[in-house]
Amino acid sequence: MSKALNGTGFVSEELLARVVAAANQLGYAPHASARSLRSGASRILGLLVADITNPFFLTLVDALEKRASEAGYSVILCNSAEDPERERRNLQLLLSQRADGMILVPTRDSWAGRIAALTRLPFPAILLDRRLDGLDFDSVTIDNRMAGALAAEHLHALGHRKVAVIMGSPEMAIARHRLDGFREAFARHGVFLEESFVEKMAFDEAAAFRAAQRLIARPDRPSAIIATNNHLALGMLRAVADAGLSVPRDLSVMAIDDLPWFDVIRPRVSVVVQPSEAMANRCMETLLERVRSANGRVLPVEQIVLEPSLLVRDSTARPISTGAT
Amino acid sequence: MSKALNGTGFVSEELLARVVAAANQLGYAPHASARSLRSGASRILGLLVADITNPFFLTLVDALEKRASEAGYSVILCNSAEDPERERRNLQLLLSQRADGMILVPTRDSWAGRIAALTRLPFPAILLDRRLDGLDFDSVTIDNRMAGALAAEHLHALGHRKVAVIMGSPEMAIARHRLDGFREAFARHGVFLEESFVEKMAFDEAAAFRAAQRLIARPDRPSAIIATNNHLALGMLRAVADAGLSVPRDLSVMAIDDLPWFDVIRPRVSVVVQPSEAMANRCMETLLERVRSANGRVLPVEQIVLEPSLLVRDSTARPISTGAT
DNA sequence: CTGTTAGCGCCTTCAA
DNA sequence: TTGAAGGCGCTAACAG
Repeated sequence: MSKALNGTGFVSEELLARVVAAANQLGYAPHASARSLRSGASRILGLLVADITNPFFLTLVDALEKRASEAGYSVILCNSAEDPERERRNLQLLLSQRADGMILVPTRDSWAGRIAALTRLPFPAILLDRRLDGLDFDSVTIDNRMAGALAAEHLHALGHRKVAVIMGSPEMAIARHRLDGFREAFARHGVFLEESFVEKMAFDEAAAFRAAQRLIARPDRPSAIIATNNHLALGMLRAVADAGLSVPRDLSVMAIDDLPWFDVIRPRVSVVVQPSEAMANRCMETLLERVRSANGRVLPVEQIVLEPSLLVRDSTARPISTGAT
Repeated sequence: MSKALNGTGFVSEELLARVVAAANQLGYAPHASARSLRSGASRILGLLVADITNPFFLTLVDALEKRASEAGYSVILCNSAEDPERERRNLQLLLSQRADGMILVPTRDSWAGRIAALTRLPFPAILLDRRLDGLDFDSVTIDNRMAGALAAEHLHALGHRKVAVIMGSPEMAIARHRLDGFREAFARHGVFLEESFVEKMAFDEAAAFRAAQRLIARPDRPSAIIATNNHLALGMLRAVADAGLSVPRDLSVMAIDDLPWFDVIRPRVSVVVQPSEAMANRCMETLLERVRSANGRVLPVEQIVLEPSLLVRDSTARPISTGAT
């Protein structure tokens, strides 16, 4: 009897005991599908992540899953592996499962009609880490300009004037903002970035590797290189190691995004850290608020922006000769 | 009309077209719960992982999720974070969701009645990576003795005779088997492991760090150290780096389990690799076989054991002086 | 306080 | 070839 198990309605001690005993005896577990069909709520949250093998996203997923289960929701984890087609299918799946809400880290390449499909969602959704143009959803992101600026201020303070950036396409808002912040911070000190030091087409580790090799081989080698995300940092570090350069004596390096092994290797890598735990918490908090007040989107859209921070370790130091400009 | 959408039964062109059009128009998505209630199959697979932040498990999860979605199943990912209580709750969840099958990487500490609960499962389940005593389930594991032996053969061939092992408790089958394999391989060459060189109580990175420090500080320092999993490798590497030792000149190190950054750092770390992709594939294959032939457990139990392999990089070399014994 | 009932959306069966 | 009906397990509403 549902009243007994769910604690709704009034049931005598004795009956309750009998029901519970029988339930245990039979190994009874409530049928979630039937419940969902009847009640209209699935108590399932969708987690649609662009790439779960990215350690940064994994940290988010881990924290998100924890929070969700604490709140009594289960999570269907969908990994798009940066493939738009998989993302589309995964969205369809969550639609079918009648998820109560969704957290979306969108893929970089989008499919036709994505915005349209997202605006018509029958459940609340929130964007995490990456915002989408033309979609005024709740979102939790970091201040990417500030991330760039933090790195720039640190390098400038050390005396670096010839600095290089390894990044993906400036078409991507995140990369662009990080570069802008970096550039602007230097500019505020009267230092202007040499454009040929900005490697803009590093879309993956291999490309970052080649970009770093090019930078290292230049006669006017920069005194510091920054990689704008953890994938690119991997390629950069490999190139630096291959070249036999001594860090930070010959070259300072740093990255945006921390990685668990950045303080295991020597020299330990200086980074700009994203507050992943806080991002996950705020994100889940906000989503659950929407889910619980399921009376449509009466609440105003929230665009939560958190602040990254600088973590100085050993891979950055004063350049040997603070040459011209 | 279900016949039209599902392609069952016979429907005229024209009606079909009308139905499809209407479905698109309305943004119709079949209600998975209703379908599941009616058909008894949820097309959901449970993935109950001991610790998703372990990169090795993450690789498995990634491959499993891919395979499942290719086969038309969605995955509910449950992370136990090595907490037995969370594992118990997650199992309950999958029971409620009426999963069609489950892949289980069990936590190390188990809860009372776990074996009993697992034997009564109403759906097929398969163990991955870790087997459970007293449970004759299908399983996919690696030959852990062989993993130890591969490392031992490599170190012995290089001339190492005084080697140390950093491992968790020998109560855990995996750690014990790896040690056994390691010990036996050396023994076959007439070399017997010094027992005080076997650090057996390293349960986490911090403990491995201290264990490595102890080994390094000994006057009769070993010429090689092996860590039996990736967590422990982290602690070991940190201790070695802190001590300012030059690897592999002063000390050879290696690990069981590869990590994506083991070939980024210098020296690159020699390892024994587990065939994670193959493990995931065989695992999903076997489970789906069971799920599809849902006529109970008529198929014989399969215990699939895959072979690890040796990946020699730069962290192991001949010891400087091949001293006595 | 306790037992009964209707109906959630789907699919299978049967009738037209 | 098409329409109608029943029932999967649950919960909310209502009757005893």
